[in-house]
Order: sequence, then structure tokens, then C-alpha cells
Amino acid sequence: MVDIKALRENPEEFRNALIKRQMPTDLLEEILNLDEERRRLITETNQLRAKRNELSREVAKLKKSDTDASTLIEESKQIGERIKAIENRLSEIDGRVNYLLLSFPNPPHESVPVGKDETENVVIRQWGEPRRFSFEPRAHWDLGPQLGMLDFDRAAKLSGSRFVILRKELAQLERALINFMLDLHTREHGYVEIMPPHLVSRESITATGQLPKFEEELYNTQPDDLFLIPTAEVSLVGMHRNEILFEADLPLKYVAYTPCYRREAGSYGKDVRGMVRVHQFNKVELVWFAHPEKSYEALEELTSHAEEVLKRLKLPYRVVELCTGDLGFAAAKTYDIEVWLPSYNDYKEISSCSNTEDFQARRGNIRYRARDNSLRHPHTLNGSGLAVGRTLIAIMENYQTEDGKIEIPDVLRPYMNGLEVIG
RNA sequence: GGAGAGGUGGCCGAGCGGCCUAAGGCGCUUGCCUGCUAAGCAAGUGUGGGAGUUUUUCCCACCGAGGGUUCGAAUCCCUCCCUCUCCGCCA
Repeated sequence: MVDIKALRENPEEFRNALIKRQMPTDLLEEILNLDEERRRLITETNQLRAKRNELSREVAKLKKSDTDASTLIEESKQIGERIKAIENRLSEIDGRVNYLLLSFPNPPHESVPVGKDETENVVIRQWGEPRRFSFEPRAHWDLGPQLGMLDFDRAAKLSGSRFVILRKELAQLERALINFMLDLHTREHGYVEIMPPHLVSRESITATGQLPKFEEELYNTQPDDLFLIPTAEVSLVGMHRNEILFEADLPLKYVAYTPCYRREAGSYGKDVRGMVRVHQFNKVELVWFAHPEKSYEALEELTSHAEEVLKRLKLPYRVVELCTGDLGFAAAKTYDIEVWLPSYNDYKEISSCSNTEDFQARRGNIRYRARDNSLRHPHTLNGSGLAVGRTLIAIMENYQTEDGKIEIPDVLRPYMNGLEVIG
């Protein structure tokens, strides 16, 4: 959530933020108009309340001295009615302003390249070389079923399209990847491992920014109105909702493995084959609560932690900085990590690392007590470390052999009982 | 699902119609003292909002959430949410 005070004092900056994001600016104008009316009405009710409080004190005095106070009481009553009338209008405005503020995207950081869409993202660095195959490489959606280890048909029977069943060594490899990633981040990168709930309340998921604007992307459960998390970021950030942290404890670094559930409502034509885009996938997620002055260093560090997974798996990747037009709603700055996929003959997103600055902390009322005793919002960062399903795809396709088998990357063999090849 | 208890500042906890401008303690900050640390002593320390000033300030709201009663609510009434204990069911 943006800071209404900052918005009021510097509307031009926020208007530019919307323009850079290729978004209409009408919600900004509406907020400014309502905010002005709101402040006028607040001033008015404050004055009326002050008057009423004064009358009340006098009534108390008169009653003590057994004097008639009916005139004052009558006046006080009338003031009460006026207050109520204004309050009705005020709560209407509050509701609307709040909704608009919750719908306002995070302004991009000044370092973010301005651009209209994903074609203007900037490649920052590249690691490894795509493998040159001496044969025609198979796509994972051919290779998996051939091995009898990916089953899209039965998954569709169970749940519909965009679901997948893993079998045998491929299921085991998915589990190995999860453990490998968790071990790396907890043992070498200093993260605290969390196993959080996958069902969260409306309030929790509003804090991270998925609500109120993107409800159609979420699975909602009734009658409890709980949401299946689209990413563990929701649970990890939400953990500290309405809390006051200690400055000395920052940064807090969490890692969690969870499944992620996404309706993929707007993506009917995209990635229709295979398990690149499915409604349920596993992910290991990294989240930081960082000191505001150190959050951009933190973003570099977090991104490097995600990259380290790919380096150890020896999977070629590149890091892309998203331009303003492609930036997610809650992010001030984002690096996407893209892994090489032979089936796409291109790099494909496998991690997205973002600094949301105080955007989520504000929405979630997460603060910390600074050394001078003041309260401030920490910055929150999140990144996949990594999307497990897509990592599995990358291994299948990049490590495949001519006879349709899959070599197991060295670092995963201890997690596979020493197995070297699948198939 | 049933019965009971409870939700008050960063934390613990008192208050149960106007003297609450929320006691007291812990913690935290600063200073003093001090081989270091700890202890001790002193002072300070709630949040949010509005108006003004940009140094000093004034006003309003907030005691789980929302309604209600009242001239006036942390305090009384209603609804809801959450936590804990016990019972039932259950992996």
C-alpha cells in the first residue's frame, strides 16, 4: 500500500509511477478528491467532539452541585446527531479510499528501466552455455510420459487440465530437489526453515497484495473463506502481520517449501503443453524482512542465493531485470531468473526476486522498533529459490540422453540414494 | 460441535459509568556510577489521525472487531472474531 501522506504531498511522483507502469491515473485523482473531503469532515467532527466533551464536563459539574443541566444536555444531544450524520459519510469515504489505496500498485524504484512490456526487460548477466545436443532433444512432455513417470491424462481425469502426476524416480527427484534447496539455504545461506499453513485468511493475502485486485487468480474455499496460497510468500510475510519487530533482529530470513495453487485465469493460450504452467506446483520460497536502508543490498544477496541453486545444478540461466511495464503489482524492483529450456529453445522464468520495500509491511501493519524508539516499516523481499517443478523440467530436458534417459546432477545423487541415471 | 475462562500499551498486568490525561512492573532509550558484563540510581518512553508550526503546540480517536444504551463507555447491553481449558469427534 502506498502512503497516503506521501501521495498527498507529492501526487506528481505517484502519477508518474502509474504512467511508467502503463496504467491509467484516474484512481489517483479519485483518491486525491476523496482525501480532501475526508480531511474536511474529520476536522469538522473533531471540533464538534471537542465541543461535546466540554459540555459533558460541565454537565458533570452541574450534576454534582445539583443544578439543572437540561439545556446543556439538549445541546449535547444535537451535536451528537450532527456527528453521526457526518460519520456516515466519512465511513463511506474511508471504505472507498481504502479500497483505492489497496488497488494502487507499488511505485517502481528509480533504478528500474522504463519500458512498456516484457520485450523491454534488460538482461543483466548470463551463466553457463546452453548444451549442444548431438541428437534431437525431447521436450519433457514427451520424455516424461515415455518413461512412464509423467501422467497428464490421469491428472486431467482427477482434476482437469493443467495438473500433473509424477511417478517413480521423477517423483523422487522432485522430493530430492526440495531437500537440496532447503539444505542449501538453511545451512549455507542462513535462512530459518518454516513449514507454514497453505490456507490463509483474506486479511493475510491482502497484505501481500494478491487481494483485492487479483481474486480471480486464487482458489477460495467455502464456507470458511480461506485462500490456497499462490506462493509461500503469502504465509511467510503474513506470519508477522500486526507485529512489532526489533531492529536488532533484522534481517529476518525465512525459507519455506510449499505447494502453490494458481487458477491461471488469464493465461489460456500460454504454455499449454507440459507442466511449465500448472495449477499446483511446488516451490521453495525465500523471504526477507530487511532494514529499509539495506533492502537493495538484500535484493542482490537474495537473488544470488536463488542463482546458486542453478549453478550447483549446472543449469544455464540468465538474470533479467524487469522494466516498469512488466513489474508485478507489489514489487518496486524485480529480477527474474530464467533457465534454459531446450523445448522452448529459449530461457524460461524459474525464479522472480523482488523488493517490495514497505509496500507489504504497510498493508500488513508490520513494523519494527528502531533504536530511537520510533516505529518504522521494514522492507520485505521475496524470491523463488526455486520453482521446483520447473527445475525438474530443466533437469529432464538439459540432462537427457540420446536413448531417452535422464542423468542425475551430481549434487542430487546423495538425495537419490546414489542413483546416477533415471530410465 | 458442546461447556467454561479470557482478549487492556513492545510484553506482563490493574481498572468494571465522569477523579483514565489507563496504576504498577518488565523491557527499551539516555545520563550517572563502574576493570568488562551485570546490578544500582535518575530521567524519558503508547498508536493512529486532523489543524497549525516546521522551534514551542492544540484537538480528536483508539483498551479484540462492529453495532447499541447514555449528556458522557476500557467499564453496561447485543452480534461477531480470536485464544486458552475441559468434553465429544478425529489424522
